[in-house]
Amino acid sequence: MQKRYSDLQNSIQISVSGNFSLQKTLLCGQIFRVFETENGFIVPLNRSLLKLLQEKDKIYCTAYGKPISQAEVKNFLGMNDDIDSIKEELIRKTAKFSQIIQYGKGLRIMRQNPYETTISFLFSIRNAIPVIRRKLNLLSEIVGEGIRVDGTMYYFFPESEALKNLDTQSVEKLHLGFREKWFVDFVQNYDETFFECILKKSFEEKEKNLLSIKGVGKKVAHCILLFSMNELSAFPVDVWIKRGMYELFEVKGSSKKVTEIGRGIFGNYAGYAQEYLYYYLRNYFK
DNA sequence: TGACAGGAAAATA
DNA sequence: TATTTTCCTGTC
Repeated sequence: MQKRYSDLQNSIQISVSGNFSLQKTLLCGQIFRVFETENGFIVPLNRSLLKLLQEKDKIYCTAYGKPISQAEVKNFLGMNDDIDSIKEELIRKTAKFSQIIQYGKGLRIMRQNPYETTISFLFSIRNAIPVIRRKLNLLSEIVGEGIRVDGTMYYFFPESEALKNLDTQSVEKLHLGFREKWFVDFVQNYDETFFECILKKSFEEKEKNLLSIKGVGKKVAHCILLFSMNELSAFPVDVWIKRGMYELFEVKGSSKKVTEIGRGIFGNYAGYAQEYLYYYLRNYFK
């Protein structure tokens, strides 16, 4: 008898040096669908479900569903980035940044699925993180493909094929408001191959292609570029970054403008600067 | 219960 | 081209 994916599981161990934090990486706001349990985080990744746990310098990963390699997990969690030279370069560009980087020690930029990331950040427009999370989970539950782990059902994020066939009633359950027309247009007109096609293009070409999606503006485009398209110089500017760039670096102007200024200041790793700054702004003053 | 949070696109100057 | 207005749900 052929084994079904839902019956499979494989375990991986990864050694990390002191500059990787699973907690910060998963909870800093770059990814929405993360579930905290007593024995680690559950994170859906394509057709797999990862159970992740960090103990000091060891990452323990059990993948349920489609088997996954150590290399895929490392790529997903941004472990291949040369974080020491990235930090060095950012501090060299702006000495003022060293405290902010120190505070976010261990934080990495993940490499998520671009199709899922696009829908996630379409949902994020004028919405708070808990609301976005709930709507993405509801969408995944409605489509209903998932696996039971430790007695709880967890659902994969739907693929384009399933979302193309989503009925109107299900869409309405999401209460997307003015975002609904953008979501519907996206699932009707785009699929995973769109992202595969633009992945090898230049930064400017990728940005241009993303901006042609209805509802995707500069901020959302840069989130997609940074969190799922391997573009570490992307610099998404939301209200937090806009405030922070003004208060800490006296940078003012529209969000679009601040994106360009931020990229100019921080260079190739502006995306890391943005994530460290965002983490600092949202957590340090609590 | 009304003030507030949160980006894109259309409207306006 | 730059600024202002409109769109909608959810929380406190």
